[in-house]
Amino acid sequence: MFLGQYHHSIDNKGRLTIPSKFRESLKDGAYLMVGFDNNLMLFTPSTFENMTKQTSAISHTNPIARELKRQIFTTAEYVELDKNGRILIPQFLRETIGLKIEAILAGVGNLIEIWHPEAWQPYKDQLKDSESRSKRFEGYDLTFE
Amino acid sequence: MFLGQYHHSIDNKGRLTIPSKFRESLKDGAYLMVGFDNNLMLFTPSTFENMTKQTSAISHTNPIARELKRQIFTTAEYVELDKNGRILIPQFLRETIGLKIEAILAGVGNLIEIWHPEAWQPYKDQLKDSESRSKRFEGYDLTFE
DNA sequence: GGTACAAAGTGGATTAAAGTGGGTTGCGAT
DNA sequence: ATCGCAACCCACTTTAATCCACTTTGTACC
Repeated sequence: MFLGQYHHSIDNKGRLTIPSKFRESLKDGAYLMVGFDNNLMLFTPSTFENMTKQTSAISHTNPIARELKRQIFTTAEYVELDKNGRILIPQFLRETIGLKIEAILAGVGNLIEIWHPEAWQPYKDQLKDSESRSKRFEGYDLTFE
Repeated sequence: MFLGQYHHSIDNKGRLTIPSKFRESLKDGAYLMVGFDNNLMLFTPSTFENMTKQTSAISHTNPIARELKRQIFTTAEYVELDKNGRILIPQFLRETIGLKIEAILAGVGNLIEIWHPEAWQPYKDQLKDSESRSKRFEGYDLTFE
């Protein structure tokens, strides 16, 4: 399970160090994909393959299915960690969310999110605003057994 | 699995470099045919054969089925990679989708799509507009197990 | 508390591979 | 016979992968 948030730098080749606590889970590589909030998502191979299995099975004669497949597969990439625990983020993915010299790595349970620091800032601010937190999630069921 | 998107050039002989990450899967050649959205589709031999098997099984008494069969079989071509990982796109296929000096190669799971850059542009634009991307997926159940 | 050690995070140099362009030859078609 | 196209060969440029080295931070141990 991926937990916590990290602020790391990106070098001029586009390499990003993965926090050492995340590395064991990604030793067989990882899948990078464009997220839904101007961020990237990083998955373990098995999580990604579970997600795409259903998608691949849909008929290609269905226009909506074609769109969906493109949105998922063409925005994804397989990456591996180098000897120092870094991944190379392909240029088109960096450009998509405007990543330059630094990034936020956020552990979100079974995925890792990669953010531009400026785009992440609102979430950090929200944390300090306990009033917004107290009401925002009212609609979701969360029980502690 | 084919992932990601690439912008490659087409030389004046009609040759297109296949991204190196795709080459291993196509070392026994590939099948090229006209797609459903003003693009071309490129398949591994086994994927193509699976598809044609299904197609052949459809009754020939249905007019739409006959059209589908014609589109698939009459526009398909077998191609092989040269020593530098390029395929020669037959002229009539280039003309069909207006390919000239550059093309987008898009990995869509078990097939590769080849697009005219202008026709692909809407997909790139959508990608940077996270609001539209977020909405597009809202109705679709995507859980990460 | 201070020192030694290990590991995490970062940067850069070197080497290999990817992507591109063109020339020459051989075959088939007209 | 000749024209055109495809196959093969080779050469160049740019980019990515590999390897190595440094700095900083945390940890363990005296």
